Amino acid sequence: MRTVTPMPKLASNPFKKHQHSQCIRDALHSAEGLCKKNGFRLSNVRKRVLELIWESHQALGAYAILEQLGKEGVKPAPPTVYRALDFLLEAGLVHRINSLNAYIGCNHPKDSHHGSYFLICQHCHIVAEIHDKRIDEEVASLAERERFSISERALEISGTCQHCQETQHAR
Amino acid sequence: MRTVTPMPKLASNPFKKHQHSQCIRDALHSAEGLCKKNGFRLSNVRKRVLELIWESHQALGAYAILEQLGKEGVKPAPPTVYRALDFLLEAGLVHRINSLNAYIGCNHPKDSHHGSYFLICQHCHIVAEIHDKRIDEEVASLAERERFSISERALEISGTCQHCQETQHAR
DNA sequence: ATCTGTAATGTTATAATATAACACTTTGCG
DNA sequence: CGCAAAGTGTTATATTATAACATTACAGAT
Ligand SMILES: [Zn+2]
Ligand SMILES: [Zn+2]
Ligand SMILES: [Zn+2]
Ligand SMILES: [Zn+2]
Repeated sequence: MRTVTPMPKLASNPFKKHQHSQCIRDALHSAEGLCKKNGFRLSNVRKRVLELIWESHQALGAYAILEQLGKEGVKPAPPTVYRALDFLLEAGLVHRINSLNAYIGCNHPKDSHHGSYFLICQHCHIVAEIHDKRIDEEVASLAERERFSISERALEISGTCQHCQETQHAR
Repeated sequence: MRTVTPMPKLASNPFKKHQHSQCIRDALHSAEGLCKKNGFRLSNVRKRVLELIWESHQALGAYAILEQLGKEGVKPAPPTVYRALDFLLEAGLVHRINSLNAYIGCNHPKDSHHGSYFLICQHCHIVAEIHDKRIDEEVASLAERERFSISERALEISGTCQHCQETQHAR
């Protein structure tokens, strides 16, 4: 197919200019691989929802997805989208950004995350998924001190990205 | 005036048995102090909402608050509660738990938080606000590496508290 | 190729959470 | 008191999400 990339998945920084069509291709390709491997069924709806989410690095709401699907044919009812989202969340292909009620594509769907953390620019609305072992460790140690057994964690950091700082969109 | 009080506010661990009426008293008292100091108006509605939120260490939804207010007199419309919540959030007297769409009292409303982090027990639904300088630092350093200017942060850790682990409510 | 059970999707209705817009009331202050 | 600002009431509606049940598509067995 395509040239074999040297680094299997070093996600590009979504705040910086980059060849985004490559993000989309990678995401779709790795989603297909993961589904095949685990016996998940990546149906048309599910795949299309994933594609829509990956069209940008901005988090996309369920009803925005619905809207888009509507423009491409018959507009489905909300459960269709929410079911696709549930599947994608379960499969680890997307993340929900709780502070936005919206969804973004996971940038490393193969790894089982310990923790993934999000930088959310309030100006351009781009969301970057970050992995940070040291935060993982501090969180684990915090939980251990409190004898708390972790099942999920979500760190959402809102602010202004470098690009928006430079272009004075920041106030 | 320094270090006259032994420890002005060492919040008790909400997962452990404790004299909760003391939590409520402390919270209300310190809310009044803070409002007086900053010229905020702690009206009846606002105060009552804060009390309701402090009735337990479980996060309370806006409509649950509404329900409670209804039992105590005339049931107000949603905006009344949301406005009170907005005020309390602004004043730093409560926090919103995004993963639950619900609200809990802040356990140290005087300090300006750098970060506060939440342990959320999925069994007893108690939420504990935690402060951790080392996580603060890691988050700050992460943001610096990415040249990201932080305005808000929310870390929500879900799982099982010690008490619920011991009493086999955990599965 | 047909059958068959499960998974996926369609459909309708409704729940749960949150806000907009405008009217009215209270409060602090000159 | 009289005024302006802040707070609250009221009505309507927006936004996000799920329940319940009918129908269809799909993979594996015969
Ligand atoms: Zn990209
Ligand atoms: Zn930005
Ligand atoms: Zn308590
Ligand atoms: Zn518990």
